[in-house]
Amino acid sequence: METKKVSNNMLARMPIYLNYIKTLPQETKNISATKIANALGLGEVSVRKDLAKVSDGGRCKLGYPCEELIKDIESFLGIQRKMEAVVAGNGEMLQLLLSYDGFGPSGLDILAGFDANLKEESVIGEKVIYPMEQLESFFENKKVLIGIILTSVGDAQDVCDRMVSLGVEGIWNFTPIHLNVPEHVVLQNESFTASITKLRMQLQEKGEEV
Amino acid sequence: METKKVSNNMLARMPIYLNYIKTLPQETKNISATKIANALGLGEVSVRKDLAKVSDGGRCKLGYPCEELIKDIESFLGIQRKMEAVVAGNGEMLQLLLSYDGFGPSGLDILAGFDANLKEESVIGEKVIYPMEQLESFFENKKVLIGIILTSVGDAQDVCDRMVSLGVEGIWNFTPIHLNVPEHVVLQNESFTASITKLRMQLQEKGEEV
DNA sequence: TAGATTGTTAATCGATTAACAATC
DNA sequence: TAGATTGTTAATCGATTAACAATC
Repeated sequence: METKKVSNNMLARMPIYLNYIKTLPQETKNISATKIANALGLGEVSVRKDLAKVSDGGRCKLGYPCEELIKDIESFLGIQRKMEAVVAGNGEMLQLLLSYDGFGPSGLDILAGFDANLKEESVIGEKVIYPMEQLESFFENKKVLIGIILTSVGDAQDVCDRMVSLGVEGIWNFTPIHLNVPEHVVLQNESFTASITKLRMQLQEKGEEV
Repeated sequence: METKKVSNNMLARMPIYLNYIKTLPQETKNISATKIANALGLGEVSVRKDLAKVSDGGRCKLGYPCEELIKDIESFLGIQRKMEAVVAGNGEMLQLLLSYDGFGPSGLDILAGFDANLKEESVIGEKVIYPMEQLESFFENKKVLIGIILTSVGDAQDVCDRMVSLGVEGIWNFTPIHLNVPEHVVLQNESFTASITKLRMQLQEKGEEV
């Protein structure tokens, strides 16, 4: 399957499809875009286009074979190919991504956490959190593809710079500031504030006092 | 300031502006859209339009008075008006939002956490996590506007239903499944998988093996 | 054949970008 | 006046939606 340009919205819909199809009863062999759209309250055409982009298993009258569709979506999401990552953050925040795997397969393989407030190693579940000073030594014998920034606003750029100079190819930024990264590094920003604001605005629209 | 239609991207940019302006040296009294755009690597026109939507303090030749702009953005984001919320989740996941305030003012006032795996109350920082059974009794004497779903995929719809019937007006969903909510309830989905996939795709585009 | 479904092509909608007029 | 900046109006771009042709 070729990599074509896809919208953020489509990316967000994909895992929803995947989870929905997985919850279908075993005896369901095929599923159509129409049925998925109705079940999930989405536009029929959107769903059909999305599926067409990731799978060519669609048959007239039948829809898509569930098994094949699951495989195709998973392959599109690339969750088989692990991406090594480390998280830098403060205290409890760290544990978010250290335990994210519980949600479902994301393809992210979080190797360790780093905490500036920590003086000695600590273990959360199966993951180790190191003091931030050990960031450099940790990278010495490992390839780490992605750095996740969960630090305070003040520490974010510094930690980002260190990770970049240690060779990460991508930065996943959870802080609400702009990070400067070199051209060759991919930056993905996550904005909780934007989500909360969106929620608030929709509440206001329906006349809620917020 | 009237509430106009705004894009998700604009919502995501707002907190970035806010944090940037706050880091300016004290003696900077005015800031222009041009300067912000250059500093943050954004399009000049986008920034100007964004600012025009939230503030009318713009002056030709000068730009915006920093203090006023900060106030206007904060007012747009609504961070003074707290929205009461509870989080339902499993184990460590919960702590994400229980400690989110450290990131910056979000306007979200998280009253408590609820964990299905917990048998008795536990305290994280200043927040209490209760066993999930106590959800109903907790709502008895409190108005809770927003329910945050950080549960496992399997528990999500059930917890969502309970929160809705207890009267929340909005659901902030971190699980990768479609939640059914009544028309009058606002649903905001957060998709980590989509973000990770986007990151992965951009890495692939630049020829990274992922 | 009729009906359900796919996939494609055209139309609509909305957001971003570009061009420009207005102002201090 | 010239220049920096704002704000507005028009053009472009991309995504979603609608309409339709193709297939089993």
